[in-house]
Amino acid sequence: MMAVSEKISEAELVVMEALWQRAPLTAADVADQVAADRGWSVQTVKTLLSRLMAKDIIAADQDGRRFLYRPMVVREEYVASESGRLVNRLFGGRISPLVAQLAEQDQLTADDIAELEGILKGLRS
Amino acid sequence: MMAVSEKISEAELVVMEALWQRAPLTAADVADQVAADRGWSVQTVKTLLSRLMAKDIIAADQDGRRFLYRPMVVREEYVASESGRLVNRLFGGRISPLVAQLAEQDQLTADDIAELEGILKGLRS
DNA sequence: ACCTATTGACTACATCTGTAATCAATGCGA
DNA sequence: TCGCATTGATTACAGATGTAGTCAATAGGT
Repeated sequence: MMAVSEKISEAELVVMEALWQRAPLTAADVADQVAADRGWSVQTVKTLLSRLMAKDIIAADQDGRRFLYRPMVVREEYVASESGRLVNRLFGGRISPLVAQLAEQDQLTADDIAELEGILKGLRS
Repeated sequence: MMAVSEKISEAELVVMEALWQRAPLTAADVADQVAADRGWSVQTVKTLLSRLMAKDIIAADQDGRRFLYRPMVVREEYVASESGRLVNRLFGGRISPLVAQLAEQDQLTADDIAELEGILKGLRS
């Protein structure tokens, strides 16, 4: 149940998003996936994959001469831990100020508000 | 109105929190403030202050032989930008999944829920 | 049976970050 | 007045990060 222990850097996260979206992928596949986003060479992608392997955040299965890479942590787990970290760092662990904050930035659409109310209604039950 | 342009590192943020809490402060004051949190030497704090100066995130006014440091960005501004970044990076810019996420982690107390409902009520008006 | 393109492994290197040490000037206490 | 403590400035240095280049093996096309 070991959570996301090692830090995932910004660049590494781009690779993770590709793998979370579809896996397993070869290094070349990942490079293609992220080509639009960043203009990385396949070498760069391979370095990032190596580092993610070293951190046990992804794993690889040999497929002939290549490797097929796949995530070892599920996205939800990572997202949960990052969200928690932010809320702790900046809001003293309270989430309502975060929402208030985003509301002030006009980051909340009417749909969001409706959805949030639904979520809250469920929680209050 | 220039927002927080340069990145604030983890260690730098500790210094910023001290300055946001009370300012202006001398380097020694900041060191005292953060001493409990981290065990940094005053030298370390000075390095962090220098780097924050270089990034124009804080400013200093000479006071005799020392400097009095003060934030150039308000905390709310920084918090807003960081929150926005997280929501964009991890939730495609939508905040309700974040709340749902934190709700699942049991990070929401009854008070939080009540407070959120209040916020939402205000928004829906 | 070769040449070439692909692939993983290793190396490179500048910048950022964390965590200071050292140095030179200077103001304050004795 | 003189030495010491304080302070800013400069330098240090290891690890993380961004972004590759190089190399050696090898599989696939001709």
